[in-house]
Amino acid sequence: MISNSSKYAVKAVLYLALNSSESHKILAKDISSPTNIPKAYLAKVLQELSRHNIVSSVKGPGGGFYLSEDNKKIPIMKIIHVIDGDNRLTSCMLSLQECDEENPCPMHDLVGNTKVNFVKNLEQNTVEDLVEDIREGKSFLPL
Amino acid sequence: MISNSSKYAVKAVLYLALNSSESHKILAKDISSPTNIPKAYLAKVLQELSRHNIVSSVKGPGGGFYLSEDNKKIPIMKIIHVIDGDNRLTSCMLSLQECDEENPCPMHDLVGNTKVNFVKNLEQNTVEDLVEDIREGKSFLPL
DNA sequence: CATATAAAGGATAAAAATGTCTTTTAATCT
DNA sequence: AGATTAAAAGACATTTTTATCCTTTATATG
Ligand code: FES
Ligand code: FES
Repeated sequence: MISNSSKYAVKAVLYLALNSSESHKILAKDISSPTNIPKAYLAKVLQELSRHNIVSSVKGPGGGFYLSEDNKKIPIMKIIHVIDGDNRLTSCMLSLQECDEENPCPMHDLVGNTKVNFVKNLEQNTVEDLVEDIREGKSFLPL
Repeated sequence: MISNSSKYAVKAVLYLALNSSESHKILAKDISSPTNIPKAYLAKVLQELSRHNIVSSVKGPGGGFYLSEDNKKIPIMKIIHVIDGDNRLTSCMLSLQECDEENPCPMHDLVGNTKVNFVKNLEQNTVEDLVEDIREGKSFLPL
């Protein structure tokens, strides 16, 4: 569905959204521990996210990672897109060139519009939206 | 979502369902060509499917692979299960131990019931069912 | 300016998935 | 029985994903 790296990315971004601010930056290693993501690997993922302006970072003493207000408005889809590329989620289950209603493969109807809905949800929901759910106790960020 | 190997497996099984019978077996290489699956790799996949009685096979001259009537009644889920194991599809998007409504991770609701529905469809639809769709022109087996 | 801090970047390693090749086993046919 | 056919099995190669380590660059502070 989505790669391990994308899972790491989403978890890290949500952790930052919940626990950091521009005035309270967090070190890579301090995200690694509570989220159970290998430190060095997470650093790479954060690097990539930072390069694409999905998370904010500052080097040096007092530095670290955080989410700007703009960062929090980013749709979850963009995180996955940056890490996994753009056709991992939308591609056909049986590797047809295009996955659409006009030329469905035999498995297309088994997935139904579910895949399309999922992608739509990923595009419409921002980091902020998911954080709100967590704050309201509707969902839980796994450790 | 599902592995490449599973895609190969489903494609090969459907190809067999459409083109083979106990009296007309098909060689691995003759499935490989029309389905664009690497010959040697497909042989391995078929081997595994045969070991789990998902496809039937006979060695020697006049031998090959085919689907028995029983084979055709197998749910698609079983094919994926044999190749990918049982928790690739049902596992949590953020690697929580359990994926359920009681303790949803922040992404759980974005997937919604789509994943559950998909798995249900995979369990309820047999090889035969998908073949019927193809025969009726409702779907197309990709080459 | 010197030093410490922390991310960025590059190089490498380990594991898993994918793909290929060769040998063995079972079945058929002469 | 001997030869041929085709899957089963095992060994090996490549690629991708995941993970670790080391060096460099940027920033802050004394
Ligand atoms: S066409 Fe294959 S999943 Fe849509
Ligand atoms: S709990 Fe994470 S996807 Fe269901």
